[in-house]
Amino acid sequence: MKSRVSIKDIAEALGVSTATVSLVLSGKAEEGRVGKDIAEKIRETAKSMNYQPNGLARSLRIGRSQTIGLIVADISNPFFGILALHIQEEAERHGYTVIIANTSENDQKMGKMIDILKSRQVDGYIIVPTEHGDVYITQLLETKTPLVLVDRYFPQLQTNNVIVDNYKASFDATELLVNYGCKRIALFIYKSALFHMQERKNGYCDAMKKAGLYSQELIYNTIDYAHINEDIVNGIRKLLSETNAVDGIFFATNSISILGIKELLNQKVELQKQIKIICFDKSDVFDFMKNSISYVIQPIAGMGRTAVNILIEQITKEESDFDFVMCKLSTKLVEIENP
Amino acid sequence: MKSRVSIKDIAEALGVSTATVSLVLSGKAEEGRVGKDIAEKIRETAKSMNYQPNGLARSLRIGRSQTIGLIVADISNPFFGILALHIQEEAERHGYTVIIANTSENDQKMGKMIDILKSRQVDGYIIVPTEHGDVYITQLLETKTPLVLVDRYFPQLQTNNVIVDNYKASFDATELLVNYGCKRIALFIYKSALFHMQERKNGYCDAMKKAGLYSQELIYNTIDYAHINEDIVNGIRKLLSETNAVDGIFFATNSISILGIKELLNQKVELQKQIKIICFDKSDVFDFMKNSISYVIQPIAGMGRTAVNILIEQITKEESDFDFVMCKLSTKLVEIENP
DNA sequence: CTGAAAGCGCTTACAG
DNA sequence: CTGAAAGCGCTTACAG
Repeated sequence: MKSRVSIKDIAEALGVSTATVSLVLSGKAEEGRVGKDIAEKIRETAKSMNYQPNGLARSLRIGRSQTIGLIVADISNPFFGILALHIQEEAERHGYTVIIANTSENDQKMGKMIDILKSRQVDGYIIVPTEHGDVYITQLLETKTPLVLVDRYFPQLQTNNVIVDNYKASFDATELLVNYGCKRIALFIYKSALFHMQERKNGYCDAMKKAGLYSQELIYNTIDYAHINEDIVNGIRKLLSETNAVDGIFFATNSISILGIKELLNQKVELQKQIKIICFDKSDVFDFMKNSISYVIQPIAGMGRTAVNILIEQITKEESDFDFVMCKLSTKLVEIENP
Repeated sequence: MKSRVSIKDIAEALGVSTATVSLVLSGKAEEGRVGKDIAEKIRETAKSMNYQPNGLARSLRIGRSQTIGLIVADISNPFFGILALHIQEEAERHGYTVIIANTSENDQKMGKMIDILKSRQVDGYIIVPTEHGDVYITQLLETKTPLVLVDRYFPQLQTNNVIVDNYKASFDATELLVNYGCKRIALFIYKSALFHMQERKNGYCDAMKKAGLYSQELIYNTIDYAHINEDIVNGIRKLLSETNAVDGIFFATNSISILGIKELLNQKVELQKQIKIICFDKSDVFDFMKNSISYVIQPIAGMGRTAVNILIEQITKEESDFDFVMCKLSTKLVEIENP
């Protein structure tokens, strides 16, 4: 029940060769390659027979599928949803299709997804890697598979990367709270070896040290993606029970922000009065609170578009040796009106 | 730079035929079809040569791509993001891959996306259709292409549908506000001919009529997806300027809810005191407001899984004649504590 | 200006 | 138990 009619059917109907039909229909029949009248007739017949090209056959023949594999942690997370939307639209502009896969931050699942996409013959990958996903990335690199890492990367690997300046963003964010006069600023961050998380932590630490406010106990870095909710609830409760009261919190990701703020409100904390807040990533949620919230905003659309362009560049490049691109985009600090 | 090694390479390396290799590797070599020792050797060699099957070639040969085309309005909208996640995971469980496409509620784009997916030889479609997308659906139906409509459907078309009982959900939601004692309950809803929107409107209207509260002027149905923000802002302002004050609002979709509530807060309306609110769909946002909000929750995961199962059922069915399935799931009304 | 033919990497009757 | 061969629907040298 598929696109029944093939190039052969058209060729037979018109008494010409499939080569001629193919040439005309793929627009390669310029410069007198095919007679004008016959070309016209082929186009007419294709339309009237409702011809639909079979991309699979074409891909098999030319050795490219015009398909990009996109691997993210969780497509239902707005950050990745927005990223996926822009990647897809940019890919479409270039005639590429995108297959999306989720890892749920699970390393094995990332490996499995790469295999699935490989068997679908994707031309290249855009990947938000999992914590120990570097082994799979290394394997792809060995076979010179075009790929771009987004949002996160592995400093020890030579890859194309599209990221933001996580260190600077965190440093500035922390410093904002310092400037507001906060003395005990806590950090809520995933327990993760991922480099971008380390960078966010380092940015926070350096800003705290610079202000002479650094203290190990202010760092809540035991949050695990698998049970994020309880980890954050427990963290906030512990934080509120400290005798030496915390007066500022930097939430290092959007999911941590949302759950953290939820629990703070649960505990009847007066945000921005009792504890000042700053978050990595914007959330719809911020617009709906009594006291609004400052945040670091990432150029998600730009990240997506850039990743696609770098990838396609590499896919279509003749040489198998190319220079890897490290694209570091800058974030913006959005301040609330009356801190 | 792709999966270089093919079945032929393995066959040559071992001095057997490609048929034998194919049979062994696809697990169809049971019951003495292939000698145990040779089968074992083939598997070993495949592994050591790092053989990766070419799914394109397989699909072309067997006439099925094991791929589902998913068409939604906007993958960055959490409703569709969650839907996509569950569709994908269920598809993966069955060995299917999903290609996602966005329409931005644009009819032409929907047609274009169907064409792109068709050329990728998807085995079937799961579609959240656009307002006038019925023409494209009709075309697919004519060629007996397996498809399932989700979230929305066209009552005049015979299709597989996975939806919720929009009429009942809206009726119940409106009645909740009636029971709270609201006398002038407004409806905010898209200007759309889509049947599910009409159902939501009808549910509201009937509940209002039953309570003797119906009035045409309470219906704000001029919101256009293309400029949703200004339409809602204007609607809320108009509503607040009425001399005969509104004391309840039913927001008929999640995007309308979020923007509507935002503007109400902007205008310093005391939610739940001055105006009681009920929304179609849950949003993270609701947890973060001074006064929480009642809402209608849809079984998104179930909708996604059901759609996949119906579709695969139809794809794999031998006969080309099947009965269309209308799957109507029920919603749940989540009430706030102290209205 | 046009056609015959090979081949992309598989699977599957068919023959032995 | 195994192999030779056709064919899925394209594209692309090659020959005329």
